[in-house]
Amino acid sequence: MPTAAPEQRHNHQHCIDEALKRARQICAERGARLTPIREHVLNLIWASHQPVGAYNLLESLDAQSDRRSTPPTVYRALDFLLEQGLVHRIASLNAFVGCADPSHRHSGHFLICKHCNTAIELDAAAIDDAINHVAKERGFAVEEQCVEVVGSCQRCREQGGND
Amino acid sequence: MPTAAPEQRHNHQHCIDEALKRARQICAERGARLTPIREHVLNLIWASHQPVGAYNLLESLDAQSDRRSTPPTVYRALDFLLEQGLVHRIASLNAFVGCADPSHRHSGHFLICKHCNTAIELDAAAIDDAINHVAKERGFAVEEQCVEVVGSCQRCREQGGND
DNA sequence: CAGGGAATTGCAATAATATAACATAATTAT
DNA sequence: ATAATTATGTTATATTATTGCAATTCCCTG
Repeated sequence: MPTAAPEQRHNHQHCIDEALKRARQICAERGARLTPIREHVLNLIWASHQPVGAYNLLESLDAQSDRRSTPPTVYRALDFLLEQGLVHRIASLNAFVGCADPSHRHSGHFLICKHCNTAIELDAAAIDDAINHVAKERGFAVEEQCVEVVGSCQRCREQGGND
Repeated sequence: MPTAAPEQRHNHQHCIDEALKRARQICAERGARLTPIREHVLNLIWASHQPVGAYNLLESLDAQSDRRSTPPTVYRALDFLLEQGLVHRIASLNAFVGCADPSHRHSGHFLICKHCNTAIELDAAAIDDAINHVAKERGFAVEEQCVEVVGSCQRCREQGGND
């Protein structure tokens, strides 16, 4: 997986730059239009590795722009970014986070720390395999997976004592 | 797992009866109060194997009772049932479904058919293991898992042609 | 069985998340 | 250039969930 592990200290500006660069490239390849609004929202989402709610994005957008934005603005941008696989939705949080590897389409698997709220995207074939295997036994054809694991990340446990 | 596979034809009244019986027994053992409202909501949830939204439950409750119910009534009953592990919440659907095996606490893993909306609860150690293994590698302490797999169940695929 | 404390329910209001519908503007293709 | 498509603006509203407080019921203990 190309991204630095977010639970570690890291140069986050690098994450942002890379994410934006990849997004532009992918959209160019696909003939998808990464408009200023969409890019702005993507940028805001990549402000951290913590999933952000739509109305949070809306606030930021409002603060950073002269025009007043409304919910559809944000949700449409999010729809686009989701379609292009540039962000994932975290269903259990009603929030959105940047995709660690948008080069190929996939459902996101996440470890979500309840202390620092960081969402670590996994690229774990083992989980995928286990799910597909069980599904196959049941004759179930998998289309999308939603795997969201809540707990405590290493850093928070080391810092905050046991939990 | 004690329950019949919901994707098969089955005597659903049996599911309901068993679920209610188990719920009463579990609550009795724990000294938890399965009040009429709570039992009614549990009953409504078990009306099918399809996850039901809170406001749907509210409507049914209203229809079947002389008192007029309000959202807190339903949400409080749901909170209780969730705490007791008698129902699961399906985050990706904002809906609730009966727990197939409330005798021990667990996060639910579901296969959700997008045609018939049936949610099949899995008891797949393999998925659990895969998640815990990956989490351990990252030093992540798992507390809750949310695994919701969307696709097509066997019955629907057999009936509705390929999909 | 009376009284105090805790848990449950009733009720009104509102918060938080998301979408619908339709008008206007910008972009792309012909 | 013009038509068709796509994207955005705008208003309103739908859907899901919570807060706060009052009234009631239940349960424990004396």
